[in-house]
Amino acid sequence: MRRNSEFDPQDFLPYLLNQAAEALSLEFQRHYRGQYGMHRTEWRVLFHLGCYGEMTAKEICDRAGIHKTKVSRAVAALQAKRCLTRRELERDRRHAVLQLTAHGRRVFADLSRAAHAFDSEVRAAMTPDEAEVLHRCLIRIAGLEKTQRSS
Amino acid sequence: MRRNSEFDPQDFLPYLLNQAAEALSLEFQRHYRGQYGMHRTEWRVLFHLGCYGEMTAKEICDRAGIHKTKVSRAVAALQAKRCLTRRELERDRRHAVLQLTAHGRRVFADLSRAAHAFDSEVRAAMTPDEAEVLHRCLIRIAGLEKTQRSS
DNA sequence: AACTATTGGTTGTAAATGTAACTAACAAGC
DNA sequence: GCTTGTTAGTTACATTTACAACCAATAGTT
Repeated sequence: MRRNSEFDPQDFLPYLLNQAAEALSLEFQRHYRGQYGMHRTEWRVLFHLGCYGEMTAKEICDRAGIHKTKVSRAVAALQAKRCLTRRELERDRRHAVLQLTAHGRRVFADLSRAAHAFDSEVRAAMTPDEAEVLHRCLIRIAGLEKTQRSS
Repeated sequence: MRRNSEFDPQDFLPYLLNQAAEALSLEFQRHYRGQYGMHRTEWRVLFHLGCYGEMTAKEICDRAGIHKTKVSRAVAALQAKRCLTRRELERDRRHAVLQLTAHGRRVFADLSRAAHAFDSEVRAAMTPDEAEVLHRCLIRIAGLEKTQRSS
């Protein structure tokens, strides 16, 4: 099979990044999916609530960069799984603060442990220096820092 | 908002990687989507054919790690857009070799140029050293190298 | 040749997602 | 108070996707 072109897909960052992200996501999926029947967005919402404490759906959207319809459905699913409860604010009944139930916290603790282990396993494939550079670059690319790119 | 937990989502590699990949993919999408009405898988298939020359659907699946149903539909879509043709092999009529049409090659050339420019723009946000480390780590994580991780 | 297994590829269907339209609560101007 | 605008969140619908079943061609076995 001959090469045809000026550049290899593997040198194209969006492509490579996507491959790497898919590989990790698929592998970690079996934890939250296999044991708790969650999908990605549910896990992410749970994760945020677990890490940062109670917050409103809007805050999760902004913080995680997930669209509000996805969050809405994930919240409904987590509620059905008895992982979280919603508490309406008296001062503004549009908002509902989401908080994990005892069960939700247990699930989070379990998955969080698995996530930690998984993270370490991945990091073991690189030197501390590499891990540091990788982290810095990804934060920059994801636009999670202050000095954002132009477009 | 208080922190609750041992670790921050942004320190969890699958999460961070996903954020970064999403950010780039979404941004580059407007090229193939806006101008040519393609979606991600179509663009990827076109990209592979453009970079590596004609090959069978199976090869694209293996090489790109995309499921065969997705490739099958992407190929059908690209065919409808007159970007590629299929040629059945006489020696084994299960296989069909896919090749870009003249039109397909023009589209590829255009998008390839855009991809290159986009890639440079992203790389401009880091030093050459960082880019090199990033590339190496991603290849490793994506499992695209020979010395694969265990699981 | 006949029987089974495997492989490349497609299709049917149910679940997931994106987009836009919508509801309900609040806020601001008049 | 009433009208207009905005915001948090949900719902409806159309598009994508995943998963499994499927088909047709070939390979292997007897």
